[in-house]
Amino acid sequence: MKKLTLEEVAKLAGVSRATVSRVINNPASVSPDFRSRVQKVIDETGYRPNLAARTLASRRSQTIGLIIPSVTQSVFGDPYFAVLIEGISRACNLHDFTLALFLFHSEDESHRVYERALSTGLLDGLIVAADKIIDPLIPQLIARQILAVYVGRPPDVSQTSYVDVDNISGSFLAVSHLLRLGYQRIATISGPQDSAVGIDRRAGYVKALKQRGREIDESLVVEGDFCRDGGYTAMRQLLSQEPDAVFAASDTMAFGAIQAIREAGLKVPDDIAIVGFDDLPLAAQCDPPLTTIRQPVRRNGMLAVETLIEMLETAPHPPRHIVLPTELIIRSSCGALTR
Amino acid sequence: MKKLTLEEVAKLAGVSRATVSRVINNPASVSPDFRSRVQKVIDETGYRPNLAARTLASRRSQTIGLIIPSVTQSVFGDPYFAVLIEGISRACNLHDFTLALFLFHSEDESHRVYERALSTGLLDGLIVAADKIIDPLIPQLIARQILAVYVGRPPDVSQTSYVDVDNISGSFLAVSHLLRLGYQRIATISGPQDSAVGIDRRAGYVKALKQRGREIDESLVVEGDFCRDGGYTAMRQLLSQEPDAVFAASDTMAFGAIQAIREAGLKVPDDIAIVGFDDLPLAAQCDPPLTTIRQPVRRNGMLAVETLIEMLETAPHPPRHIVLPTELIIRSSCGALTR
DNA sequence: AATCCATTTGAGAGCGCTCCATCAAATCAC
DNA sequence: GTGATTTGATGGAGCGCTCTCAAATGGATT
Repeated sequence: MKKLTLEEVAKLAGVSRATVSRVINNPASVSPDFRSRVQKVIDETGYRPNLAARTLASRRSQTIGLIIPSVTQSVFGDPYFAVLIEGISRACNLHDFTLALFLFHSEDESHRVYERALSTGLLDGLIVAADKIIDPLIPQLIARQILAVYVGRPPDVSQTSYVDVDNISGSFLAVSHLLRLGYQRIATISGPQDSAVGIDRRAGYVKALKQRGREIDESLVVEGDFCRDGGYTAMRQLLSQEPDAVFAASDTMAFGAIQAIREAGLKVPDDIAIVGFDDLPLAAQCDPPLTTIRQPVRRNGMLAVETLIEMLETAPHPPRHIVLPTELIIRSSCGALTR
Repeated sequence: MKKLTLEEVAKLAGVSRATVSRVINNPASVSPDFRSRVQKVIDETGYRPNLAARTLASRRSQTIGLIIPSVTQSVFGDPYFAVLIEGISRACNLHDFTLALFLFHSEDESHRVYERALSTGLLDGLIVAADKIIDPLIPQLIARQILAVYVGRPPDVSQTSYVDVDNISGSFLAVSHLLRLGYQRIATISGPQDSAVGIDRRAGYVKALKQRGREIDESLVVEGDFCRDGGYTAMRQLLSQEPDAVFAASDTMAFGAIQAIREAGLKVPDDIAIVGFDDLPLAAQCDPPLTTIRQPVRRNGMLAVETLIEMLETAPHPPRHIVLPTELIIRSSCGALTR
């Protein structure tokens, strides 16, 4: 079995190469007679077009890249990314796109990975699961005129398309809820302050407290890394401050925090209430079920893909900005059900 | 800024296209004089070769696909896959390969996804994170002569290359450990019995019991799905049988089981001991720290990639089989430290 | 019967790169 | 100085597909 080309198929069907190409790409433009004749040969031979050749000729690869510019440990330390990837993959399938995944495992690797992700010809566009507020990737994307959609808030909003959730409102919601329940010493385990999400979710915390005329007690604000360990460590640090409630900027950190609280012999929510952020699947399953801010992670991923594809099809493309709302999901960990 | 081609670069440098190509692909074969002249132009213009053209001409894309033929929910319900993907991605980076990720979210989708994954031209080979013991993918891979490496034990060992861990020995190790500790009613939450891993890990359980002359009590054997919920549900079912120890075929199921045990007012390991399988990062962090069988998931992923790449470079290729050992990691959940 | 238009098909020119055969220049032995 | 050998650069022929444009076909219109 040697490689079968369009040429061969055309010969076997007694038509031209162009006709076979049309049958594959736009069957409606070929008369039923020719179409079935060609289709028959395709079916019999099991012919499959060579995607590299097609990409070269059409300048469209039907492939998009997903680049997550963080060291992988933190990527998979938080199931958030798994859900995001799932959404992105799903949308790719729906639109018959292939997904290329670019992760890196150390800063050193990042250069080579970027180089591959930014190389021409193979990728129609890029989804960037942004994170750091300063990112060397961005200028390169712009310089090389690569079509990209951010997931999250990019540093330069004016030049970049993105899909994000309203993180400030979300954490505002969470902290307001805790305030409403009467907690006095509300702490927060924030995300890294060099990331947009980290900054925004802390801003929502501050905003909620200020709105009620509370002062910000800096000793109740600890920076985590969105991972379980970070939440655990941060919580241990917070314990000495005796908070009665904690807003964790991610569910994963909330899980770590709960463990730290338990190990200190305290109970959630009786001694310390917890609210998370993300509403990961685990949030509903864990013990106690986690009160959290739901953000549509999967949907966000899908929207990123769809936005990218639309931009692909309708150049020139002004940057598009999509911001989705969040929602407070009340379960047991905040004490609302027991107080 | 229009597209820059090899042709242009050659013109600018005053050399032929072939020379520029050689500077890029095999600098040593070009005299220093020419080389630096060409390199200068490349640097100044920021020229990047078009990968589609390169792929077409060289018949090598430097891209491999990872296909996980399970519905995604279960893919990301168990962090195992996250770790596997991480290993695969890492090896790809190391060898300057790009990774295309094929997931699907329903059986319906699988056809189109398979079609894309098996299409010619864009992928040099495929890594299949096998799972089901019967898989329509396999005959297609063979029919289309696609280079592939399995992760896990494939149905037909003779024709397929694979990288696996010794699951039978692993669970044998786990259950023998529980026996050694003196547990009498040892249950197992197994994986799905239509998957090789599920079957093998149950076989190890049976083997260990038989070796000690124990009868298999079918009521102590419950099938799970490798996910947390499955472990939880299975454990609830097992509780009525009053086991004093449980071997869960994955850490993730062990976590679910622990929750069920707790909710029943029992303690781990005092009332029921637990051993898991995988040694996920969370196994060490959780409460109580989980005794488990460590399998080198990341390394497995990396090996799969490296095996594939080697096969790529040295056709013809007899199928290669790599089976890695597992290791018992003793922590608190089995009671070994407290008994 | 002649003209026009719509619909299809075919021919051919790329897409941007690799690779091989070829050729020119440089090196060496004698 | 000559011929043999080595080294390095070049030109051109693909790789397998898409796409434009012109030609062919077959009514419909006048």
